[in-house]
Amino acid sequence: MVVQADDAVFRPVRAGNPFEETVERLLQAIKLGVVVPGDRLPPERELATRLNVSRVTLREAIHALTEAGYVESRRGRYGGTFVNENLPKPRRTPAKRLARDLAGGLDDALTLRFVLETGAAEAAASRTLTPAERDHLERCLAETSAARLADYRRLDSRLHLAIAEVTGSPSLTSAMADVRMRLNELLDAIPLLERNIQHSNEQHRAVVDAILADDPDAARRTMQEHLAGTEALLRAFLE
Amino acid sequence: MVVQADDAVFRPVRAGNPFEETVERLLQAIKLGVVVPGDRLPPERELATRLNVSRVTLREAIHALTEAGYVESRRGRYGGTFVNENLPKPRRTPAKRLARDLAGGLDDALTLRFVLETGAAEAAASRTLTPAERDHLERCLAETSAARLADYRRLDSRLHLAIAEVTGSPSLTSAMADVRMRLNELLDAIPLLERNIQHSNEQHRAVVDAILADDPDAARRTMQEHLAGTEALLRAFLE
DNA sequence: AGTCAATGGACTGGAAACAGACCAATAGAG
DNA sequence: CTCTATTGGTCTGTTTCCAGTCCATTGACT
Repeated sequence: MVVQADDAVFRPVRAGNPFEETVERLLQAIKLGVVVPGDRLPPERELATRLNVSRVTLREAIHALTEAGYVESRRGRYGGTFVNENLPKPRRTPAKRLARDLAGGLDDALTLRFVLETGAAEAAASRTLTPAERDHLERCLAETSAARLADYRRLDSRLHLAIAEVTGSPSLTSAMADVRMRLNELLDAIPLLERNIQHSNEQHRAVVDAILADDPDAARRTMQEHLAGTEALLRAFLE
Repeated sequence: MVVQADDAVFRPVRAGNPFEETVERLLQAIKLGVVVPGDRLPPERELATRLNVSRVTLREAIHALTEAGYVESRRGRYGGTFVNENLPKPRRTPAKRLARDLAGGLDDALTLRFVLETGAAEAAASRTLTPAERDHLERCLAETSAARLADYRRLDSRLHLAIAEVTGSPSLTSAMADVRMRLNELLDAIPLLERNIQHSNEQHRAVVDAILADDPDAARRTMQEHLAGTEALLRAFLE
């Protein structure tokens, strides 16, 4: 009885070599707004330890990102590796090509995202947040609302990630970060409209309010509506 | 503005070396009931490709599992690597020790599990399943109900995994497999009682019924109740 | 002006993982 | 009974990755 479910468990142990994985992870930090332009990355020695990668490998990854224009390094005390003020613009890959590449992966990613994000909103609202956490949420919300169009995707991701953070479950946060990276690639192929942003901001407000009000049902419902919007937008553009 | 959220994105790129990861993955297949005693694993060449690991590394992993008594290999055509009929009993590690090891990881795992499993149940009920999928669910349910005590954990995991499968999202299935492995280690420290199993089987029936009836709300709700039971049990034993 | 701690940069030897080719056994097909 | 396709078992050279060490630079503090 060897079922077809073994696809999930006999999947690749690792997506690429440590070098590629490291590059991807650093890009994740930048593209999801975990580190913003001007921020300093942790020192190489510390970062290498945290990523469980040798310093050599980490340095190669940083070098690649430097060449790609994402970061810059300065030596000496109080030096470090800094995120560039002007990030490279994501190449607008033709949507149809992307859709073909991701193939059935689109439904996969959308399903997982739905489960994780609605679940995170509900879980966040089910806890009583510390003042620091409440403040953090509000701050991320404000920054997203104030974001210029070019920065919107990054700060939007940052806000959603913040919601995952206040669930207190690091694994949940990681999972959301991963699935969001997969979807952002697609979203970058779609033009961002001013009125979409306004609508999005209103929904963000509603979700955060529900979380701060400790109302799990409302949090889940508002998040669900929010996601439905993006999903419809995505599907419309990819067909 | 380097926030504390970087924990999630600067987490280890890989948990261990390819060898360890491969062992872990094969154990996952066995302990979650994806392959049952008597089953043959895919041929080494194919499995190595799917796991994205060299054949040497895969063979070392298989060798380790052979020594541990999980599998046995036979050469020649129609040979292969087979799951043993009598699997090693999981060592009953003292619960308190485990709880200390997992530390805050318990809440982490429980939160993620809750989100994934309730979400999976809902997502599964939101689709119209193919006859094959419906049959698969029923079969897993029946096998779990009929399971002897020693096999229960494996077949229970298998059923929950089957629910994830019928969402059509491989990533969701993988995520559930991972978090379940983390929790099973804890569950193994808890004695399994006959009446707990009966109750569990009734709940399984309710969840599967809701999914087959295309009733997302009921699916989520019944799954939620089911999980609450195990969670309470776990927490009671670990404190 | 001098000091010094923290940080990036560079080098070396060793271990792990890989790719690929080849060998050995086995059981069904003819 | 023989053949042969399939599968596990073995070996070799190469590449990647790692751990550890030392060097070079910088800027705040004294």
